[in-house]
Amino acid sequence: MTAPGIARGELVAIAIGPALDVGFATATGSWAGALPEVLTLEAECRPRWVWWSAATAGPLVAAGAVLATCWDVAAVHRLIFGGWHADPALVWAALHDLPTDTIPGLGQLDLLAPAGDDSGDLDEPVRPDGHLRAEWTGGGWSRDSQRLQRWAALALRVAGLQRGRIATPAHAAAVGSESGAELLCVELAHGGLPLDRGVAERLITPMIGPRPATPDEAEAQRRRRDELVLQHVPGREVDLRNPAQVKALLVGLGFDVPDTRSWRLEPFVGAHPVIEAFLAWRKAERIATTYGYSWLDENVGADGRLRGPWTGSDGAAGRMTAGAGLHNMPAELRPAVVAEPGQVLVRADLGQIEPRVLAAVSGDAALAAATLDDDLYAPVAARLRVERPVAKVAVLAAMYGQTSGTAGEALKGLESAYPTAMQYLRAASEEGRAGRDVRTYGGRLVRMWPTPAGVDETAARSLAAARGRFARNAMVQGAAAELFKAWALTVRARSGARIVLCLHDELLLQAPAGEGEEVARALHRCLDEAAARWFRGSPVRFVADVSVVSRWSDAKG
DNA sequence: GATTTCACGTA
DNA sequence: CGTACGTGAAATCC
Repeated sequence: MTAPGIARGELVAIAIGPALDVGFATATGSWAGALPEVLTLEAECRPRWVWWSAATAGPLVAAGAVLATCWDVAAVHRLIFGGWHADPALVWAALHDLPTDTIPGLGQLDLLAPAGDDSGDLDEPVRPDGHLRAEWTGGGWSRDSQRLQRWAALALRVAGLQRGRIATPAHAAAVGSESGAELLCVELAHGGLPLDRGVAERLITPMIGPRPATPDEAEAQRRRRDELVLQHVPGREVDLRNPAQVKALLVGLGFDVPDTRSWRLEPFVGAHPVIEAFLAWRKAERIATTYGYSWLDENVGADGRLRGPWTGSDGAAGRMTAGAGLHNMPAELRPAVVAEPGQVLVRADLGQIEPRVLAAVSGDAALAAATLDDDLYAPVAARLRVERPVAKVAVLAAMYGQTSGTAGEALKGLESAYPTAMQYLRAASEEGRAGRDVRTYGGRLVRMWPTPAGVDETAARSLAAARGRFARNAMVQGAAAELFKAWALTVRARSGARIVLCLHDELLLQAPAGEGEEVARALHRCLDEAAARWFRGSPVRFVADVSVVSRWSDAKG
């Protein structure tokens, strides 16, 4: 069978084997093909690609494919059922209401299992007991062309079952964003972030010294850094890398500190010269160990791109995460993120995203009215009759579940001014406290954890409180992540620029130098479009701050 | 050798 | 008694 007439947006499932042979499946049949056929179909028909996980997209992205839309079975599973694990056996079991503890495994662990894989037809992926066969899920799906087609057809069937679990239009939209985010992650991991290695090294050198040529030289540098601190406490043998020893030293000097965290030591700067020297040492040590020459060597390619692994949704509220320091690079190193020759960087971040999202998902008309202002906290402060900083702290405290601190009076003001939003937060918190799972606006199930049996009442109370804060925060942070993904994917679809970094509420794109301003305008348009699709008819206004620069650090924010 | 603790960077 | 993540060094647990 060759490619039949495929409609735009029609579900077409694919599975790709180790030799990059492709099994295709649609509702009407399956066929064997190769990677170029995927590119052709994309160009001619633009189907919605279905796959078990974004790993399938790897070879396609590497081959230069830019695919418009997809249905990522694993991503949709994480959305509907929560948690992080989303391998085919688990996805299948969840959709068929089968117990997960009877999922067959491969190898020794399964020796004791009854009704093993040997029963029935090995070429049939579904076992008599309803589970997927371990021989298939363990890699047997790619054994030959027939199986690839079968595996693709199974993914298509699973996508259909998942579709049946979609409860609202918002959930349906999230299915698209979550799937697309996984594809974007593959592209981000492949493309990398432009980073000027020379600039990075020139930033690092003054902090930790020149690149050591030998291990001995590295050791000598370490000792020199240590000596800058130890000279203030002559005669003391202290391993600065051992917090317990540092604490003992400080206690011996009369500083009664419970731990050696920087923010705890900061008040004592000036009381003893060793404090300031140690804090400076900590900063340098962080650069040396985590963001030093070895970090550059291991993560920056010969093409000057910093590459790390990306995940489309973390285990909690569903934000995107990245490794290799992409999400926690110290601000001091940001000047090294530079547009390549003939290109510019376009940076955009969502302004006050969490309170705006709260206004939308809670349906609080008064808070929604406040979002019409560029600065949401200004009308909130006016309404509460407090200074702006007080209003801001109060709103953040309400969203994060803070109970200590000085936000008390203003919090009461929020209760009467924005009762619907506050009730939404309280309801989430109560669900969490009770140990009940919560579901975000986009339909992500956020699982709670039980209080272990046998803990005393104090511990149980603090666990419940922690769950309450977690649930309350997840409802806001999770919905914000959903809007952010919708925005990023709209930008990906509408703008010619390439996304090089996603940072929770911030997008960084690289575009040809002459197109920067057009991309900047597109970012604003895409936000309106994404927000309208994310929450149809919501009166809430979202705003983005956009700048066209050549280095990341030149953008304000 | 794997897991936990401490610490700190980002949002 | 704000949340989440990733990372690395040392301590701790097998």
